[in-house]
Amino acid sequence: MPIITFPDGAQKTFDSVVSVIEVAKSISPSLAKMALAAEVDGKLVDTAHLLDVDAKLAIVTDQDAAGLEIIRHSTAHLLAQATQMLYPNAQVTIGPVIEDGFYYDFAYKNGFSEADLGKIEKNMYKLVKQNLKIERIEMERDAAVAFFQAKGEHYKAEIIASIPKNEPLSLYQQGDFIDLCRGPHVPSTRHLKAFKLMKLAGAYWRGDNNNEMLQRVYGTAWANKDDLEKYLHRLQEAERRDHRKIGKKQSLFHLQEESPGMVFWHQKGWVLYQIVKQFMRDIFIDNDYQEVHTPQLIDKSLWQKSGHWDKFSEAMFVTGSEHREYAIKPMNCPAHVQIYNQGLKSYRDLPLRLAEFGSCHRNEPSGTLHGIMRVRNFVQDDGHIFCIDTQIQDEVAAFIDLTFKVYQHFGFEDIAIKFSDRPQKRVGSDAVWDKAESALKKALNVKGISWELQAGEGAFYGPKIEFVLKDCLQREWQCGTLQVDFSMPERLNAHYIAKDGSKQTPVMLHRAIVGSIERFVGILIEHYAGALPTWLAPIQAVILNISEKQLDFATIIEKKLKKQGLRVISDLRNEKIGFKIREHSQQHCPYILVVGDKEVENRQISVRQRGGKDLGTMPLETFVKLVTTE
RNA sequence: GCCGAAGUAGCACAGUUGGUAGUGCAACUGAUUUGUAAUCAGUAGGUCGCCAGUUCGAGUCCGGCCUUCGGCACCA
Repeated sequence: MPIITFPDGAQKTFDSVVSVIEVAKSISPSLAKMALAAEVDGKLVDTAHLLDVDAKLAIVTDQDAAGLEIIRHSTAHLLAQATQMLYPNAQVTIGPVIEDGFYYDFAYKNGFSEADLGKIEKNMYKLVKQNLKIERIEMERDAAVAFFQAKGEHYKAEIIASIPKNEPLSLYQQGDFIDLCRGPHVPSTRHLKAFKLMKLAGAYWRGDNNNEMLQRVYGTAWANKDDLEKYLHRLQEAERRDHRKIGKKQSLFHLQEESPGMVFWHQKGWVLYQIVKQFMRDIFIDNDYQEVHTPQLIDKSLWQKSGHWDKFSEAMFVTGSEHREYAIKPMNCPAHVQIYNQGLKSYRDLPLRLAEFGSCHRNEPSGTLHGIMRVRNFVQDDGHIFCIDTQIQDEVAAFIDLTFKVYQHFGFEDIAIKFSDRPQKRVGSDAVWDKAESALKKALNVKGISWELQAGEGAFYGPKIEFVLKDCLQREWQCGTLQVDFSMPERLNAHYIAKDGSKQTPVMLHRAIVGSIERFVGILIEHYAGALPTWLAPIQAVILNISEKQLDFATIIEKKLKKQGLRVISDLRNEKIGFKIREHSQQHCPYILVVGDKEVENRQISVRQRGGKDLGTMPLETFVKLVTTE
């Protein structure tokens, strides 16, 4: 006699064992029709699940987040079924739900092509029309292994074999297709109404690049066609913001074959770059950093001492001269230790903060390059703080505050913090790592900041805190970083004389706020879709004349505004005013200044703000004030 | 690096079964002297990513390489 309690507190008593779908029917036929699954005492189950004891029950429909997830998961199964019907030699592996959709990895020797995606998708919709029942089957582990082995599904068998023996296993069947799955799934294929296969990619079996490569099919799935359309539209919006497109359109930079992963900055892009750099330079000055500059080419032996050669020699560009081997620096820290080491330091000198906009080269694998976001040559707002271990917490706290301040200034609010602890490939003793990790965690906890743990993701010399921004494509970009390093100062013989006269090794904090300026500029471009705020805009205002008669006046105000420090150009071409306004609007110029006969007569300018807002005519001084106080 | 796709004029793209490469915008020249998102006309512009090959003939077909794009792995 199970008593079922619903989310609103209402209760219903049933005479005997009852299934979820029967409970739903007892409430209303339409609810039964919509039911995808149910949450029973906090656990998700199928609609066929039987209830034999008292339980709290909530029917899950496509209106719930859990419902959407089930739809995506079931769509992944549908993809696998449709694929195996067309390509019986393709073996199934895994098909999880991801943000906005799902994927399924197949082991398929012949490989798929984009054309296959269309065929598979068609077949999926065909199976939806057949409204196949999706049923759960329970099986013992060893029986399941044998079952999949017999079907020639070796990957699946391997997955199941790695599951503990006593755990009950569930399989799901729809038509002839059977897959291992925890579930739950939608009751039948008719519930899968809006999906699209998006792209084809390679992916390593079990995420390990020593394993063979599988064929991954990505798809998106939604509760209805409307949501699917909205999602596709969102993707288009993201594409519109692509920094590579905007960079070309606004002539900010370009890349070319002869320098893969290295940026050719055009005048306008370089202005933006320099604004970011100068802003960070001022931040250094205001926060007691000393800006220094160190060589780009440093003898291999130093990289051997620092430990970089062992770990990253393959990713370093090297060059030789007179029988000596040099590496182009991939980072600035060993060089900063060399500056620190000039002259004996006292505890009174600490913390000593060194900063550098040093040009670094890393030979990143070709497949990783991505516009100006992931490059082989970049400059960071790089800094190293040499301090005593008792000073770590204060330094970390001050850095966190500073970082948030900087991000806010650039217009970023959505920031996540991640904490990465010791990786497998590392230098330094466990005792030293214990010390470093706890110092970082303590600083975070004292500030009351929540963070996500990334186990084993630390740098080889120390644990790190990462500051992660989300861009318009919902991709995460790690910008800021702070790393505690007890190892490198020791390896490179850095010392200070302590209060008691003893010789000690300082701790080194590696830190950056915007990180790679190249990447940060890319993020800014996408964040603002090319319409940069006035303080960042390479061109802040453009002067347009109506006709030749105002040439002289236009030239005079251009000079005057430039003298006031504004970044101004004039467009005096013999074109209609509408045409010129259109062009500069498309370039997202913050202000368009129009001068015609009236303006010449009054010695004023007519100001049009980005977005088409007419601010009327005003004297130059008023405009300068407007822009500088914006 | 691995899997898949792509590379044609400054940019965005078309190019059929292999038969001497096109369109739009931009550029240039001329006319027009214009009042808030496209004035008109004309001209010029290409070793079809690179290298080899098949063919009487290759943008198109085969092979290799480079770069880019989407992922995977990587990211000091």
